[in-house]
Amino acid sequence: MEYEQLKLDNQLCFRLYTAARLTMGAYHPYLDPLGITYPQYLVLLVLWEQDKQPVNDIAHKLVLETNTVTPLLQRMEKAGLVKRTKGKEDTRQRIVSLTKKGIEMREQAKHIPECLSADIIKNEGSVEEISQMIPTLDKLIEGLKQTNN
Amino acid sequence: MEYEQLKLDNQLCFRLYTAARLTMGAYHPYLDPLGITYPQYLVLLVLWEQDKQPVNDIAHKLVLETNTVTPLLQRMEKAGLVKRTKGKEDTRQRIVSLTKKGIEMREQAKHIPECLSADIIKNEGSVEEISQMIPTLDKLIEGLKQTNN
DNA sequence: CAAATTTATATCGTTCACGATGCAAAAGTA
DNA sequence: TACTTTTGCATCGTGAACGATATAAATTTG
Repeated sequence: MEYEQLKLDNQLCFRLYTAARLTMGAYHPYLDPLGITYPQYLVLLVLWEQDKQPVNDIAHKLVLETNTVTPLLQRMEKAGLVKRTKGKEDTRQRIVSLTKKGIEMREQAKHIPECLSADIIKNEGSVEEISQMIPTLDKLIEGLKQTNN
Repeated sequence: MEYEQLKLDNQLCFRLYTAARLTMGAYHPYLDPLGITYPQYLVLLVLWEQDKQPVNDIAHKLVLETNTVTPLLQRMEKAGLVKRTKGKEDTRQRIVSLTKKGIEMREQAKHIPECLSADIIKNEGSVEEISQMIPTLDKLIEGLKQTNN
């Protein structure tokens, strides 16, 4: 079969792409009540670990371009979740910090990871098997960071 | 640590999301010369397997909503890759078929899967390890299809 | 120190992704 | 057959992603 490789079933990327979209979809029931999207949730995760970071650091941790993160942060500022202030030493930088609302949302989001785990277990079964993918995904991601340069 | 679970490193979804984006990025060098995007490439994969399918079938195979696929197909029609004709038995349907250009692109795309494998091997190492994720991803995807209903 | 380069962020245009809604055709029902 | 419901697709609005480009500040270089 000359075109065997072009069959959809043989495509790893298609599976990653689909799994990522569906997983994001599984966050919807928990993020909608908070009024945030999944990428916004990721930004909050970063800021909850360490508040007051420049745009670049956030983008780097999320493996996103700043031209994706900037509008994301602007929407989050509009929603009252973060503040963006000019950097003191380097005035080119925009330091992103959590507002009271952003800080308080951490408490409301506390149980989201376990809720998601429960949802996945319910319909899929094995958390162990899924967890085994993590080191492989990390290697793949590190390799692809090189490829995409 | 009360908020341990909220650390980014513990998030499976973030890895899927990042791996999917970076893998799509790895297709760029091969899809750009053909003038198509990754989702458009997926549509072509589906049509190369079987030509002349209604919008619904394509959307279902790609696990996408029709309101994502319809504009995608409209752009592909504009680019001269597919034709969209009214269904004969069911006139609500739009049957999507490949144009000459769409058919011929299969030949040009023939080596993309092996090129991508090569790229991944180069910077990551083990195709075996990555291939092992496939059955797990399939189970995850099937489970999430249930969850997201 | 002045000029060239790099860096941090922002803006713009295009393409997804998807919830909500609309609409006409088909199918089911009274 | 008339009415209701379902189905297949399209449209609209919003929020990502990201390449290309812009701009100002910092850094490097001559």
